Amino acid sequence: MERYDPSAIEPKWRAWWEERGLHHPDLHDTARKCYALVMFSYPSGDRLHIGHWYSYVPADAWARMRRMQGLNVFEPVGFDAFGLPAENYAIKHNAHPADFTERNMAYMRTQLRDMGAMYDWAREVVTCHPGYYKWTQWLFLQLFHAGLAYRREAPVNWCPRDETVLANEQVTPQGTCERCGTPVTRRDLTQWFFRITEYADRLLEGLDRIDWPEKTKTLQRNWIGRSEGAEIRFAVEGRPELEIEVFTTRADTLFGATYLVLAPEHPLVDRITAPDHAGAVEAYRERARRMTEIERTSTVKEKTGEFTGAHAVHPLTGERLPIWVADYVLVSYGTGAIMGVPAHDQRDLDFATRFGLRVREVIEPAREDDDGRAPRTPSRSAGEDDDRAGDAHALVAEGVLVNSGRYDGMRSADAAREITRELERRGAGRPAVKTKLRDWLISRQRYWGAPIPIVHCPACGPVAVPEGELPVLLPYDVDFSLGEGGTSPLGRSESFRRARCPRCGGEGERDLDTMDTFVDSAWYFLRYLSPHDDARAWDPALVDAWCPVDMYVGGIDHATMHLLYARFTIKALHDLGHVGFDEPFRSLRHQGTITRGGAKMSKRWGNVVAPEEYIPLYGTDALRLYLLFGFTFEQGGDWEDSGLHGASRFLNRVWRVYTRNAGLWPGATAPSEQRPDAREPRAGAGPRKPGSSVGGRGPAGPDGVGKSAAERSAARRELDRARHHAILHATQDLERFSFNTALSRMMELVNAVHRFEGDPGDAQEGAFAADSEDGALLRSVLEDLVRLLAPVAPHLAEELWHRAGREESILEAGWPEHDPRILATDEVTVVVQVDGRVRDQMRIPRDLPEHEVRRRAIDHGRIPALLDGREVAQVVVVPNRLVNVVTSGAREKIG
RNA sequence: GCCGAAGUGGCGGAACUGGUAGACGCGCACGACUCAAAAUCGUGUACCCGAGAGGGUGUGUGGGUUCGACUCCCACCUUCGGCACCA
Repeated sequence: MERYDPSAIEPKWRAWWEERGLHHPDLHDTARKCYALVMFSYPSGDRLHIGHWYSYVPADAWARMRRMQGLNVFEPVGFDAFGLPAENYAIKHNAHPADFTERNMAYMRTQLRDMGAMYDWAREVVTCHPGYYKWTQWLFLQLFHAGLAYRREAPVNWCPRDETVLANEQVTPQGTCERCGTPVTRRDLTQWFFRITEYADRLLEGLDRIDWPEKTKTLQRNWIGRSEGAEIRFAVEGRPELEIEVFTTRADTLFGATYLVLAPEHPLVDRITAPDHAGAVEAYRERARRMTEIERTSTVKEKTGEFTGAHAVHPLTGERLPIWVADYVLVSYGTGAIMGVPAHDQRDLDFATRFGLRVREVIEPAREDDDGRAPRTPSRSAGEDDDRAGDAHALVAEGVLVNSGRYDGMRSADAAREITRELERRGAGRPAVKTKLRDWLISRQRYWGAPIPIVHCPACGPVAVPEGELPVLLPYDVDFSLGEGGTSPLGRSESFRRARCPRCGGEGERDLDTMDTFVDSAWYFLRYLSPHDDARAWDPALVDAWCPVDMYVGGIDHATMHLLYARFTIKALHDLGHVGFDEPFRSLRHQGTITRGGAKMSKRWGNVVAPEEYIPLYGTDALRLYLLFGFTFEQGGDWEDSGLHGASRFLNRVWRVYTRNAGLWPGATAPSEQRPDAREPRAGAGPRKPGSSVGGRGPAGPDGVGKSAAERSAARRELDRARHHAILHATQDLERFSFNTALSRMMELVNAVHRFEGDPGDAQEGAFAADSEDGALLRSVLEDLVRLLAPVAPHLAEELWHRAGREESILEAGWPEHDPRILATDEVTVVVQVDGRVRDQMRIPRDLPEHEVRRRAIDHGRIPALLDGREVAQVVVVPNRLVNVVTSGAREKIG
């Protein structure tokens, strides 16, 4: 029998698909559109390994099933080609990032083609090509004109020796420069931001409307970090013109505030600090300024700070509260100032303990016994907690107020509301909402990115480059190496730097930074639909017809970056009238990680699984099958060569069952013989005559292998049932990305076919005549099987489909449908238990009335004997599944 | 520290809204074919007792709810991931 040889089959069908243009959907046919997207690759130097396949193959399998279900599937591909790794590589190897990137993409394209996915290569997008980044710049300008892009000072990591900006990745965990070991400092540069914070509430709200993993939504919610609370204003003693505004989520603890803290960068620090404290405070601020983010957060344990010498006035009690400066308060969150409530905040307690500040308890734990009404008197005895070892703990939980004047006895939530209301009446506070989310800093002091299309004019300020002058081309010939002073490599190109102001025509300077690559990837899925359009960023009609993306597949590592930025970008574009939808990705799925030897694959560990090593041995289809069957999609797992073996073995089984039954398709010839350009057929693959068996060994009688007519008929019923069972479950499972169980259903079907064929000695070489009842059934079951398998092993499926005499691609063959009538068998097996123990099974008509099931169960088999005269206390009936007879003695027995 | 996910045979992993735990596959054992091996096909395979029929125990640990719990509730242990002074 002809051997299964993937290396002969797979390239042939890929070429055929390409030739027939099967993977280029008509984008104007939008009635049954399906946009299947994967996170595009990053050509940074690492070739695609099996980890990439693990994301792309399942996505493609899903898309293929959708296609066969009759949807018009668009499955594009492209490259996220700008970015730091390419630039670093180029610096290290004295190459150019553009050349390096092109080389990598060329290699990765062949890798991606080997995968046999339905990629529409005609619509490839590459973010580093001027035809693309022109429109990234256009996008920037839309946000700029709408006031959603703005400039302000922000710190960067600065290496004083190399005189250059460092990305976070270039700073070691010790806070030194990765290249020269010099301690990194912070430096403030004026940089561009996108106002993502303005969309915080809408980004939260939108999560409720999309089919994303809960885990991912939670990550985004936490990242946005919305808190409701109050802003409270404190007067500064002796300085009626000054006020310090703090943010708190616990206005109920206001009476417990014993001091205030300003962040070192807070603008009021200079103005309130008493002259005799100015030196110390300034020194403290200087120290904080020099510290990198990493240092500042690595000293988590010990709190530091400095007293300003000034005092604030408590808005309700009029008490004097000392004002401190400390770096445990962040300028970037809230108002950059807090009220210190040591009794009810652990950080404040640590700080107060360190500096000997007062601690005042104002919250008692609520008691359970009174329903809604708080206890009148505090009940905790003094000194109860005095002997606690180690660090003191603050009572952070909500409770009931004490030591809070007329708010005593009130519950936290009510008190917070009442106190805020009172402050508002006095003009000293108001309810407020804060988020952890910061505006999106998009300036990069890097070469390999899209230039920011702005000219800085001494007279007019930052001015947009007119749309007609886009793209602002990234100059090729630039010294982008580190060092040599200055901030951005583009500043070293005189011709790039100099520009006329678009507004006044005067001498200006281009913005020398490039954009964060997340800007490139925030909109690429819009460009896929019209990648060659020079006149506009995208075709609004196409985009509105095809978006949002129906299924997006990629790693969860982008949960709070790419996935958030893309959502923001689309919402902004929606508000500006550029797109008609405001969520980019309707459904989202994350693949797990494939490890090897328990470790994440990386070049450094030398444990990368390279697909091209395995394809010559097992074929692409086996690799696809293993990835889909060997793991749980969202979990991933450890790579095992033996698993690939097993996958290959299954494909061989399918191959053999088909080829030995080739006689079921009279007149069909192997496709290798239909096509003159195909490879030489292997020995033994000659044309078959109708009804003849290839090996001529088995009997080819109308009723198959030596069984009675009744037995054959029962066997047919069983096979048919197995078929419809497999179709139903495999389809459901593929739809919900449960590829491993979908495949197990297909394997069960192959097993059922084997059983149907009977004694392998006889069935070996096609025992069924094409015109027999058995043969007809087997033929149609095998055709359904190969269609189910098509998303997983597309090459093999295509080959077998054509061997069955089909001219069209299996993609056009339609998806098999199950017949519910065949699955709804007239009888069901019901488990019979007595007191929770399985005692018997019985076959009964489906959907028998409950009282009848009950009666039969009690009378059934050994059950009467087991009851042994005991009274039946209860009978539980689970329709079509189980009956449990509970006797009156059961409870006592257990007790 | 906070948030999230997960602990099931020798292994990868199944089990829909509580209803025969271990589907499907890998591995292993035995058998068939073979001079032999590979490949292929068949049978078995959670653990313990038993020749067998059968019985008992089992989904990280300890409790609970239920006729019935991998599934729900409480407490704890372990692993992985995210955030990390966010007031």
